[in-house]
Amino acid sequence: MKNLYNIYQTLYKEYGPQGWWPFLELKTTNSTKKGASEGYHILEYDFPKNEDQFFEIILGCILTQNTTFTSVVKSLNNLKDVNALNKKAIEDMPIDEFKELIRPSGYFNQKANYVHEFIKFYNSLEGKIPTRDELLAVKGIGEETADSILLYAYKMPEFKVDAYTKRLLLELGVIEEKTKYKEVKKLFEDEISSKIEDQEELVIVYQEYHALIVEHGKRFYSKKPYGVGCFLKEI
DNA sequence: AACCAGGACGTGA
DNA sequence: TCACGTCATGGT
Repeated sequence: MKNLYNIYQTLYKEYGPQGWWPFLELKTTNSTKKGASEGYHILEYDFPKNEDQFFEIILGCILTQNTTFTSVVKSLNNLKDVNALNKKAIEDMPIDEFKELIRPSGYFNQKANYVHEFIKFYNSLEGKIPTRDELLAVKGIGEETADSILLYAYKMPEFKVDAYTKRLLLELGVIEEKTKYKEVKKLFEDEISSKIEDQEELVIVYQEYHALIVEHGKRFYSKKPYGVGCFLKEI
């Protein structure tokens, strides 16, 4: 009860493995999870498998800021339709053209610049894995996006906290309204890392846990009053 | 018609 | 540090 690892196990038992990060039109045999895209890869954790998939995650992380992923999928499809779902094509494309393609996911002026900022930063890394602080220094990458990129694109053990996560913990009485992002993140990381020492397994659990919270959040924490019917409150 | 979505930045206190 | 306005499209 109020044990964050317990909550993970309960959600996992209820919803099963989620197969994040979803890719556009990933044709695996087990991408049957219902959702905005069919690109879930249930129980496959060797993603991203190439640089194009890596950048698809990056684009998703930035475009999904304060937006539904179904809107992001429209933008990604627009890019794919003109063979621009990759770093080089975006670099070579006039930014105004890029803005039009990503218009469906909102804030397209800002986000277009954010994507370019990340690409500049990425090129400067020359293959090195960035630190969280280095990512945070890039314009357009805040705490949640940084953790998203590290967890799903770089497969680093960084727990991602989002609006659903805070609403859930607030409803369960674990945190307060004013609890800061880093404190919430630390609650999860301290609890889970104390039970799982293997780093690769830790990444998998962090990836699944966040995805499970989103799945649960969509059902019980998307409209007020939050938490109606949430079975985690019974535990 | 208001409200929210897998947030982040700039500004002024 | 923090509270608040701004960014924008799309679904319910």
